[in-house]
Amino acid sequence: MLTLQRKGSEYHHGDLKSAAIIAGRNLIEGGGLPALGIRRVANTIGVTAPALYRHFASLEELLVEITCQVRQEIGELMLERRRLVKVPRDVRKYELEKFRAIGDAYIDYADKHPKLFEIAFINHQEKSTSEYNELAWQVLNESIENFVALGMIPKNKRDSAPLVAWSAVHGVATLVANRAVASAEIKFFQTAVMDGVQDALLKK
Amino acid sequence: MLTLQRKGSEYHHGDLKSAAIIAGRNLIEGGGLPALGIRRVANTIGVTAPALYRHFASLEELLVEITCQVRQEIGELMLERRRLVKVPRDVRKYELEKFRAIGDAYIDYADKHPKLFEIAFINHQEKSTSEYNELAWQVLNESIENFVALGMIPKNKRDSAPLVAWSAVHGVATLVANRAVASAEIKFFQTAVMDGVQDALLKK
DNA sequence: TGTACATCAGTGAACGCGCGTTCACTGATGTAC
DNA sequence: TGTACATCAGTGAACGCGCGTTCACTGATGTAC
Repeated sequence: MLTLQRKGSEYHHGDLKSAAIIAGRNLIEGGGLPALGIRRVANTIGVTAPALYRHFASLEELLVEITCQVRQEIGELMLERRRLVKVPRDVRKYELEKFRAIGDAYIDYADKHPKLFEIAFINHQEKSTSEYNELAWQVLNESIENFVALGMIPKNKRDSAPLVAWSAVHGVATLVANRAVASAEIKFFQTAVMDGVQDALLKK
Repeated sequence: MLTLQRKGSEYHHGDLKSAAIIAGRNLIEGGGLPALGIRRVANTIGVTAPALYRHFASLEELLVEITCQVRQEIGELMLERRRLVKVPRDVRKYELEKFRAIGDAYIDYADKHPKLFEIAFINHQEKSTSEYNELAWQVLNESIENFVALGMIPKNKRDSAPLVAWSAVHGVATLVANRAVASAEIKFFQTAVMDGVQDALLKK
């Protein structure tokens, strides 16, 4: 997890910025966006509120920094899980397993950090579509491209494939994050949807 | 749309409760959940804040009333669209078209009322899974049951079918509501995902 | 039909609170000589 | 190595604000006789 280095000093904190981001994340994990606040973060760290303005221009800026971090983490978790997939003989099977691994990672993140996952997807008046989820979106597209290269996806589905996969997995993830699915059912749900995505995209 | 009847009186409003709910909805549509507030609602209607406490025990109660309304509306829009489907000769085709109609309705609602759609799915410490979206969930399940009755869904997919369909459609809807999809692309996106759901569920 | 009165649905003032942000300040740090 | 001083990163008090909610009240409504 994230750590921060404190210097010995009593007066100077040493790494207030990192500490603030961590505290902010914790507040959000506990009570969602409304729980995030300059004063609350300051109290949590044990520092006065104005001190934070040495490191962030505004509350908004702190929020943006946190959401960027979260988006990055989601992408990185996907990469990590994909790396863990053992290489089987069959190239197609390998590709399939990597695909499932990244989908599962996305959903797992939503399950473990529901509130952070939620705030990662509220728009901050820039960006549209895909780029806004940069890394995760990119990783997904790699998978799709590999399927195409291996001739596993019919031509007429090339364009829609990433959207279909993304929305199905994103759908599960948000439902899981909202706790709309009982935790006992998550695994079954997840498997069912990933199976469904496979059925929808791939040639039989 | 929703209307309210005012009585002639200056002092007594006549239908404050309905007016408050409408005003609350508008505030949310404009600025999301944070824009909802007792004082704001009161100002919008042209009434003092305490007046609202004759009709709602708290802000929370007003919110709950709004979210219930929204969930109901989503379900009703689905029913309405399903009713509009013309009856073709082929029973299976009919069933398919009704299925697409209800999915499209769900997504359309999210597109037209993104903020209301969002707040409909935050949990108010009760309910789990399906029942919490009662009507919409029920309508979806009718479709699936009909597919099963017509032998269009393979046995091994019976249990997972509603979850798969729901999460895919819900995924599109949230992405659309978050404006993560450019409005020009929505139609294509929507069609692609509905095609995907069909591929995933139905026997070829 | 007219009056007395209970009930209902508002008002206006006030409560305490926590918020984001600003300001002039001060203590600590580190660099130049 | 020791001192002078600029720079940096905090403090503490204060700002104005809008919030949800309470309270004692008052104006309007409608019912009983």
